[in-house]
Amino acid sequence: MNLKTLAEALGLSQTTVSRALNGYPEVSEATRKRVEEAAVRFGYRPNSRAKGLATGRAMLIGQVIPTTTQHEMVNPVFGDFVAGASQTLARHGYDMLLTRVPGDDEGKVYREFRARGAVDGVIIQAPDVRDDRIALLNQIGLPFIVHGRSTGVEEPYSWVDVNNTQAFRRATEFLLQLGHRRIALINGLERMDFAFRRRKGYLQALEAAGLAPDPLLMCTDEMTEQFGHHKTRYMLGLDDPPTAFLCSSMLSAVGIRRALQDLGLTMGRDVSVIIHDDDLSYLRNGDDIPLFTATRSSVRHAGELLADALMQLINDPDHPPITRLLEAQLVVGSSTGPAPLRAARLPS
Amino acid sequence: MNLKTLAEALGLSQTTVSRALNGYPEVSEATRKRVEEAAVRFGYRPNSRAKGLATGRAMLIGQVIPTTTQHEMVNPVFGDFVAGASQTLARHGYDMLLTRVPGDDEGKVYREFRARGAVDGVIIQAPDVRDDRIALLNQIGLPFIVHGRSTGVEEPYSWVDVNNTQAFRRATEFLLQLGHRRIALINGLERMDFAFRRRKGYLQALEAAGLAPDPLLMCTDEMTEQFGHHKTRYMLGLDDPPTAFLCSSMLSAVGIRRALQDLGLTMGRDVSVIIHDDDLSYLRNGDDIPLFTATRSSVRHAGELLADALMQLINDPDHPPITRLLEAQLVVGSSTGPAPLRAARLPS
DNA sequence: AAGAAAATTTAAAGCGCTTTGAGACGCCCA
DNA sequence: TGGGCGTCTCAAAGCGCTTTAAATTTTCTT
Repeated sequence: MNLKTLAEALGLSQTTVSRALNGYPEVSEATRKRVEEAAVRFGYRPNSRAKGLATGRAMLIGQVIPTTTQHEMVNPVFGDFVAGASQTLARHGYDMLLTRVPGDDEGKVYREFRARGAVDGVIIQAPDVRDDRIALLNQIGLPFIVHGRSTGVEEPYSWVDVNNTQAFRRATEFLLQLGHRRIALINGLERMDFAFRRRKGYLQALEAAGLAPDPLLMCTDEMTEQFGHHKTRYMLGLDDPPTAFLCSSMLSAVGIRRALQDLGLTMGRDVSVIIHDDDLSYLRNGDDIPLFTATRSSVRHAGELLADALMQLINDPDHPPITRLLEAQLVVGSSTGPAPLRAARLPS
Repeated sequence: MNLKTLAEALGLSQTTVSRALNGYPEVSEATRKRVEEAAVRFGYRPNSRAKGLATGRAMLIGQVIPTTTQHEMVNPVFGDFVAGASQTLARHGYDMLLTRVPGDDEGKVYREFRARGAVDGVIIQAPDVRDDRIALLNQIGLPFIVHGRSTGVEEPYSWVDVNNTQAFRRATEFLLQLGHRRIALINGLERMDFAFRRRKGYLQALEAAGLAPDPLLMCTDEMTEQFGHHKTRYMLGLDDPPTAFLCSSMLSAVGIRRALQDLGLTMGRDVSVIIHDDDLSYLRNGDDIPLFTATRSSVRHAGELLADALMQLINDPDHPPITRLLEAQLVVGSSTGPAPLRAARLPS
């Protein structure tokens, strides 16, 4: 059933039927009602591609699946983020187009998106420090918004980000107030902007307290469970081990917990842990009382806000960049406590 | 830059240029070379919608984001599955269209997909027992393939699934061989087919061993970390507690581990645990030696196979249904051991 | 060298929709 | 009675591509 046959069935012209269905005022209410009814009865829905060709809109938002180049890992926050964003997009009649790039040729995909008119806008995930995708997208003129920011990029662009620096500064200060002096940082890959900023916050707090950072207590890698486990064991074997861990990911913190329990140590008493909690639906940080003390910010909510902003940008091409900085909550759980008099160490 | 201007720039007709770019044999090699070169030079890419309108293909595969109706949870396997599937789709020139349904009106989306011609095929996730989406899709004639199967659906359809029954039967047998008699099943929601089959495998093994299943040792819910934690504490508080746990999800098993460690119990000695391991990239089950004994099957790989099969179905509409049953490996880790003489119990 | 066959190239129709510019109709008022 | 003005409807062009059917050029055969 297409517009033509529907119009014929109604004894009207295609124009009138199209207008009736798209809410134009030039159609009498009686006609509109009649048309809408028939459309429902015949199960008519306008062909996406024909409509898109005529209107110049794809009603799709592009997103490249974020795989970390090295190990082709899929970020665990991806699912929740997409769920949040696409819920909002759906409300505006948009769907999400997902694509996977062989190699790290993401720029090529964006150029193609533009040339093919495949999407009306793009969401950029996991920006690096000085991410060159931003300049590229500004240049090719495809509406976009970044989930996160990119330190060192001066040109204007739209973004939604968590205040990572502040979150990790506050978390570090909190540990310092509890008397911890040797605080480890288990961070994501520091070429990624969020990790860079978290380290910055951590360093700011140490510096304000007059403490020199110890390179031995800072590490950075893919945020897997195993990474947290390995590094915890390693650090607790140091001559001067940490009494607290600041960890960028819930998943790595599960590894920290495993390492501590392997060693018979109690989290919150022998060793304190603070994590960043993206509030993932399948990896909740406790029900009422959080398991981990955490800087919390829902990535799903970020997806919703970001999608809303992108809709604005697309509907008004001259709209100035939209930026939105979300503050993470510092929620206190049972994984933190006063620094022990004597640091726990690996039995050697 | 569109076909018309490119053709004009080359002094050729649109037809010839189109044919040259699409590899038709009626074009001389010299012309083809010239056209291809110009296309690259001008950065020409055919408009997706125009091409789709002319060919009747969308070059998109639809997928509804699987949110568990109750809590709007995003399945953690989703990310890895999508990564696998879209890699294969990309090789065939397809992208993935993601959409979110308000409510549980998934059927409406498929009808719309079809009526709008929005996608060329569809991937069905997380089938229930007697899932009515299958009949619907067969009826509306949209090519589709199911990730999983649906017990009770008699009509033919294409699917890629892990042999869940066999996997859990073998896992249970393995525990029985180790001397365990009280084996708990921490399962996903049993309206879902995979969970239903896993229970079936578990029950088969018990029956073969002449053991009666104990309802107190079987539970089913969203497979969160907390679910595993709660249930483990609960079951170890029973009068006749289990000595082993069979768990449908790595994430819930992390909760089991936490509960055991809370209680000062050692996994693999006091209590044995076997999990199903989807081999998620951020949640690896150990490097060389698996942490958990597991029935392992890569969901990413399943995504690749499934996408390949869907491509076949789309390219040949008369192709009979494709089915592919994957066997899970039973890999032995350090979470299993002989049944203890005396079951560990919660101190009361 | 002429005619047939093969190799290229082309004009134009069509995919299903939106939208422009114009037409038909009814109504009111001078 | 005729013109002016809303209101409603329509024919047709156009979005950018593919593809059919036909035209043109080149190559081969005798």
